Amino acid sequence: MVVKVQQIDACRWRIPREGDMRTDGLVFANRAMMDALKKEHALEQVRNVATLPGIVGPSLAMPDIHWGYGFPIGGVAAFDDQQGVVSPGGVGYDINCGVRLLRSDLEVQQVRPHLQKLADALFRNVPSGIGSHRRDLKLTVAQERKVLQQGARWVVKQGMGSERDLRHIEEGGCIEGADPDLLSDRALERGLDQLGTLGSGNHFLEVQMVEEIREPQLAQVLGLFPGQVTVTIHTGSRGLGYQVCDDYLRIMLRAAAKYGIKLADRQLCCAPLNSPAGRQYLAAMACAANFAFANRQLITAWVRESFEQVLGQSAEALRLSVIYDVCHNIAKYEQHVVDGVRRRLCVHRKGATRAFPPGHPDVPECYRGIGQPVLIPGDMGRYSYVLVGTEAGFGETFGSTCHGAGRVLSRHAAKKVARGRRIEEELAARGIVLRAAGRGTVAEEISEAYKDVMEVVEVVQKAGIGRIVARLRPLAVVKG
DNA sequence: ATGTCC
Repeated sequence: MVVKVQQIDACRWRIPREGDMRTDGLVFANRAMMDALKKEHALEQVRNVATLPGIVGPSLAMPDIHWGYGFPIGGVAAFDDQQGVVSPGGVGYDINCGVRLLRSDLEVQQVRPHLQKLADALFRNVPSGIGSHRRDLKLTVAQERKVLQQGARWVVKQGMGSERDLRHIEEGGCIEGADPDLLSDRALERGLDQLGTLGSGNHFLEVQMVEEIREPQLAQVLGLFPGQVTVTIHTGSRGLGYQVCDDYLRIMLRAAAKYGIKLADRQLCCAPLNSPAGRQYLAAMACAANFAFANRQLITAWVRESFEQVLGQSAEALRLSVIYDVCHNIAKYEQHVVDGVRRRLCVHRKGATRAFPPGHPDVPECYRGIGQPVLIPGDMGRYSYVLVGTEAGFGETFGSTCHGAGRVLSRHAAKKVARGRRIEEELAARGIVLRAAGRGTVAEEISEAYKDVMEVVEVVQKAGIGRIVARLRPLAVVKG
């Protein structure tokens, strides 16, 4: 089915309300992106989301939008806390898939001679690949329940990381209201030995250098300088989060029928926010989100140890500290002003990043003057970006921006393009060291499989919903 | 994204 789209300006497109839609769709994209989008089904998904009960404001799509389960990846949708719904498809299978950025005092020339060894250490210390698990850290169920309730704080209590780390994580590294009793035995079982593992797909661990600073004053507040070595951790809630999503999709199909919610697509299955099923999903989702926060905190500990092993200096001496940690897949209650009225909304961000403005109380105090750091990974061969949130974005997108480059080739198509090529050698020729658990994943993750993230963040900046601070270039990449 | 089909 063809979706009607009206251009608003150079980077905004409206999908006007029609049929069962309760609101407009609003897509952020340049013309080339929109031309490509018209050939796939992601815009239909933006329209479908607009049919859900209690949606407030438009059904939003960021410039990295692509087709997802029910809701598009790159989608943002806010729902009224009384009339609205919550949908597992609006969060995604990898609950609290997210990105953490670490800084250091190291300059690139200090690290380059040790890059091979550093990549080896990171690859050895952080299990990667599908089904990756830790033999050295098998939790008891009692410990796991604490992880699910406390998130990153549990890891800090075990002596790995600091209070300062926790202050530099979205929500302080813990979503309130997590109830482990709402998880299936299977979800709990899958999490027992996966804490501190990277996983597969687009997840990665990367040593990078600051390649370009666009906003020196903002960069200084973030602790970034040109030529500096940084580390990005991109992973989520692993098999546990997948299982939570899968379990609740079944529950939500029944709930949607029970509450008479008409679904444009079964994958949009959902329940009223104030129903038992809705509340239970949010409490189970919080468990998975906290598992992901703990996962990134534990991986941070192993990154610090890896640097210590290879460079012979303590992580404290290297000032290897957390700049910020963002969620890319989550639904959260937030206060927003809509048409002049302050409302409590459940904002679904699926493949989208919260980007709160300067002055917002949920932005850590040290960044309150510049806005929330927004971490946007690109692909493993090019670069990633650091942005901050804006006041205009808070008003227009519920304080949200893109989350990454967005795929242009399916995994299958990417493998076909990569066939016969030596991707590791191609990256080496560009000064990038690669360590990967599986060749298949590397083929799926080639640069050509993704949009140029520079174009994506330029749309965000032009639209005024985010402000570009710095670009990071990969030096060593660990993949699943 | 995912012990890529309990």
